[in-house]
Amino acid sequence: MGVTLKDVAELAGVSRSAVSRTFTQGASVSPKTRRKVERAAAKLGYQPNALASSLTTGRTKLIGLISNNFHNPIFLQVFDLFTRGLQERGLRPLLVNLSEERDPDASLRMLRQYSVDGVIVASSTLPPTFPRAFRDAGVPVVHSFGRFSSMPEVHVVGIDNVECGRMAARALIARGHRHIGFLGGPETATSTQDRYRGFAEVVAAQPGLQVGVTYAAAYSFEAGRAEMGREIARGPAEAYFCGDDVLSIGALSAAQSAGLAVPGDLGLVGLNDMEMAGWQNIDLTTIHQPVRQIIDTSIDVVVSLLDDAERLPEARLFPCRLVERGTLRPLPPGAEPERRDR
Amino acid sequence: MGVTLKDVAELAGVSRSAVSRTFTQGASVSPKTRRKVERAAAKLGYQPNALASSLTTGRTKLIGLISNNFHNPIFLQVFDLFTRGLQERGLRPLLVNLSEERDPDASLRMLRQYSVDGVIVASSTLPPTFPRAFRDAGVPVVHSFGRFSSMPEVHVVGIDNVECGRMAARALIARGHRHIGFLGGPETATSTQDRYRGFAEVVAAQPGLQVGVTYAAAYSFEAGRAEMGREIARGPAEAYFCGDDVLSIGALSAAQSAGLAVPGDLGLVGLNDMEMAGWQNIDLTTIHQPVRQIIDTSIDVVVSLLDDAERLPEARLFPCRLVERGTLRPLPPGAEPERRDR
DNA sequence: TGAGTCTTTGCAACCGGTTGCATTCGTCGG
DNA sequence: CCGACGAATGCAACCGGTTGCAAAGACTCA
Repeated sequence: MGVTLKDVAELAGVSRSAVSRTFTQGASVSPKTRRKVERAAAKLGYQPNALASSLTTGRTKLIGLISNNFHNPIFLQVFDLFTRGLQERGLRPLLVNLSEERDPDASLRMLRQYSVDGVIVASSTLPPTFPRAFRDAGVPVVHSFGRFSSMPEVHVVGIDNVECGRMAARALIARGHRHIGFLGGPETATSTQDRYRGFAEVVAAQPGLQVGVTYAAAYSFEAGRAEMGREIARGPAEAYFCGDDVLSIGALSAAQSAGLAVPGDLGLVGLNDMEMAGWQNIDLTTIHQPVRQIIDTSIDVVVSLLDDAERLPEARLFPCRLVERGTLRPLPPGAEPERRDR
Repeated sequence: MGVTLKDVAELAGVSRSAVSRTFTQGASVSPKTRRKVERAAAKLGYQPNALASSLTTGRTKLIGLISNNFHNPIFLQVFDLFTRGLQERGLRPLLVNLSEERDPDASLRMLRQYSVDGVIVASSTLPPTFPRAFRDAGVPVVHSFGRFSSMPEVHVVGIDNVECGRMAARALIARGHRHIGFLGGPETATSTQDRYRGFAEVVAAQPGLQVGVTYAAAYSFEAGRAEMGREIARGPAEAYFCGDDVLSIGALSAAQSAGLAVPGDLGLVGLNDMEMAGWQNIDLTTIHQPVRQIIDTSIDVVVSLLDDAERLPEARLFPCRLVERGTLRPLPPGAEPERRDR
């Protein structure tokens, strides 16, 4: 079926090595043979078999792209950027969907069978067991959107969720709200925990605040709507920091259904700044997460690991910023904008 | 680095063939050697190298998953279902992003280098050149969400876009609208053309209608909002069939910005029924596309092609249905529900 | 023209598996 | 106890490439 090295070699009247060498960067071939080989290859429509060559070179250019987040619209953008970025560097994403997988072993086994050169774990909710399992197996790994640590076990690229929590709390307080709420995602997600920590820290430093804390069952519209529905029934805070944009949109929907004016009766600030947050009929005030930089950097890291797998794990953080839209009332005139201490 | 067949064979005190055979279905191995081998393999943490074996077996279990649609939220669901479905059958999706690719050759070359067993083209906007190029190269291919044809050149799984156009037109007419509009996606997309054809067909059979036709620049929120903005400025129809849900939401946003009541002043019906269409603050009336069946079937087809690559190309269609929500006024009392003739 | 050097080329072994074939083993019937 | 037969095993070739090594070729310079 397929055209092989041998076929080309025969047609060109050279050895198989000569053919191989014309197709590998920086090998020594005379212009003359190169021409002969290229002509023969073109005539036969020859394509070198990347998998066969990986046997001897030990490189497949395959990168495992692992996620469990196939419901949050922002991840479509994540996949878009990852696949394009990898393609541009001649790497191929092997997609792994871990939606309902608790055990890293199965996916680890599979990715080793395909001898991927590296792995990108793109998820803020997968437990660190996963990236760690790859590291332990000697597979270069970077955890995108992972949890920051000053002693990272694997390469991490993401945002400082604690700082985001602080930023959100400051934003609510600066707008004069005295009764504020934290409406987090699942309590087990490290991102939720960190965001809460920052939020609580700022709140604790500010006396005289009334603070409510709840957690939605998932980072989803329905969960956000349900949880905000309960809050409204209980008697809601004036303004909320919601775990992410989808959750916020759910909360927004609940407020609208309850006849509450946003941001008049109820303020909301989300996190992510996904495309949809800017749609005029949603118009969500939110904290922007620099997805593009995170992904570009993740790819850079994984590429550099291909050459030096032993590089010490590093955590890279990118700053977030508040994007003012229509779900949080403006700063009172004369108020100083919230501090940005670091 | 990696543990190989040879290592296991030596530790188990058997030949390499014996090891190979214990790991291949239906090979003849005595229970005793099998046990020895399995023990040795477990001790060494051996994983057979899928790529090496593909050299002799000619099967990689790699499936190219190609799309150019990384902006429409429904495609997140599409990727979710495809990756899970393929994984469940022991196949691995190799993701290819064709967002700005006009020429099938590059991706064809790449997929052949990785000797994928088959290819799924998941897109309603990629020209038939793409699937055809794979077919011509002898790679099993199925075009999901592709254009129906009674003489299909490749396997196609999708919906009958012409019938969807008819369905939409009937829905608008049955609700008593006499001035209706078609707000399509890009005019070059076959899906747009087909939907228009069905729409126009029904409209032509119904005298006394006033009909407007426009096309948005893309299947996107912004394009839908912009185009509907222009329509409103020109003097809009009473109700529109929009190219898809994202476009509809853009149109909805434009209507709201212009102060038009939906569905009172302006009716909208979309197509796809993506998750977001059901969100209570969007609540879009739309035509449901059976994404799950399309994907399950696509996978079935590609799997069957693995065994019999020569199977005659077939087109499979799944019926769509109107989902009534809040952007189209209800049927007038006593009106008979729109016909469903076939 | 010839020695010395650098480039090009082919041979053959190897990457990690699979598989046809011949050999050996175990078992059963007579 | 022997022969026959099917099951289990190992050998060796092969899948489609890569690469170290030595030989051949091209070129420089005296």
